[in-house]
Amino acid sequence: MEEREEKALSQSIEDYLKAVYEIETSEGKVSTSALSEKLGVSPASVTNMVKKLSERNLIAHRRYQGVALTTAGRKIALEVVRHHRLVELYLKEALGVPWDRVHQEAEKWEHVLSEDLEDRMDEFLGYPVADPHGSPIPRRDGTMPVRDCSSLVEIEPPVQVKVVEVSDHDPELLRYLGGIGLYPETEMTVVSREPFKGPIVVELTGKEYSIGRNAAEYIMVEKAAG
Amino acid sequence: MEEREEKALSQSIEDYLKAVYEIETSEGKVSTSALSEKLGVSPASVTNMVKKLSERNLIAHRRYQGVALTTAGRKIALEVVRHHRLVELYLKEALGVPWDRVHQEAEKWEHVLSEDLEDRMDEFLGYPVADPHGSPIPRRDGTMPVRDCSSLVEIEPPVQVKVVEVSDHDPELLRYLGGIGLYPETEMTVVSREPFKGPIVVELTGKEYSIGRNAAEYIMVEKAAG
DNA sequence: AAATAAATTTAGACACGGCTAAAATAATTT
DNA sequence: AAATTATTTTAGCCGTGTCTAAATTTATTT
Repeated sequence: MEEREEKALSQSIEDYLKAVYEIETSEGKVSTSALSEKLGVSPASVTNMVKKLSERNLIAHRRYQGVALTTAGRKIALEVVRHHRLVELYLKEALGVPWDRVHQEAEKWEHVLSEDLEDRMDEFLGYPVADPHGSPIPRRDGTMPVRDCSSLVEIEPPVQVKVVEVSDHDPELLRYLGGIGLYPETEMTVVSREPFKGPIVVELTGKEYSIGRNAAEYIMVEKAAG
Repeated sequence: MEEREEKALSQSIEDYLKAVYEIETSEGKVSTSALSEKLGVSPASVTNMVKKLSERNLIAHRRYQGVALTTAGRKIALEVVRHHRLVELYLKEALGVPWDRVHQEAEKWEHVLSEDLEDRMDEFLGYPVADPHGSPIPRRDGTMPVRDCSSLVEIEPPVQVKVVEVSDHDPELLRYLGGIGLYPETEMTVVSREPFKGPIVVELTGKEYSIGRNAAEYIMVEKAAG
């Protein structure tokens, strides 16, 4: 008598679960205020929704402590993230949308993508493993490709590196990086790291560029030919 | 001091306006019950929403009489229809979705398509004038291509005709017609129309097929080479 | 350790878009 | 013309997801 109906989750719920997943990934702990910030709603609204999600066993909540995905919640979050990242890549590859705009569009598309279309896009794209910013695309089975990379700010120059991922949170940054030809898979040399929180100097396509620490935080690289 | 903000309309509102447009087109008059039927909500809910839409000047409403789009409402309805039909064709052409399934997917996509992506799809498709079922795609300026066609049931055999449009309301019918190779643009001969509301017999690709009056109602044709 | 500040939760309200049951109006029979 | 039936509207309710203001808990100063 197992009831395994496909629950149709609201867009809001999907957004919350994705946000929890993303904060969990980048910060470890997921506070009410972090969610409030990320989702652009008041802290009180977050508490409210958190209560509902935790009644549905999608997240675990300890009062005043914070929140964590359950197995069921993580599964859904990863599906949404998969949709998001597949759509981002699809928009770029199939429709030529510039990489600083795909995120915004995908925020809407991720909620209306059927499994059938997900599969068609996946096939069209040749079963990709990363989106246009280099973020890994969760697999259909809910697993994540594992990678070994570190932030550009942690790199000891001089050394040759390959760009793995660039945060998509700031379109302005993406336009700048695109302008100098810095994308995932780009190889470059880390020339120096200026003292007193100065910029990181990198060399690519024969030119040198200074990248501020802020920006460098958001650029993940791995040792080249490693 | 003209305020021309892009109002973000809810999905519900878009659905109502589209439904009014479609019923207006096919029936002329738009009753509460027709909307209720088409949208799958109770008549009371329709009345409720109608009040809101008419306060917003998107439709005109005369109590107990019915509803009609205003100019502003028609503009929005046509934008939604344009999105819907462009998406239908895009899904078929770019992702190979069979024509009996594009409608269902487009119902969701139509609400999340940005103007930028609309333009990109339009370009990809070569500025098409009709969707996979032959329904005309409204132009960007809100005008509709005009056509001259009639229902298959009204045709006096024998005569050579070209299929213009097939109603997308029943996936089952679409699968059947696809199975016998009957699509928009297909040319065929209307062989006979059997008496006593009997079927219409047509000939295409060398074979004869009997098409019931019901189904034939939903097939629009024009005289071949006309 | 007490006082202050910051984060979180509770309480109560609201807009949206749906519902049912009952009342009002229009259309159709008899 | 009166009675019946069908359609539409009103009235009142509910769930979702948001908000603000006030209360509570935790963290940080002094």
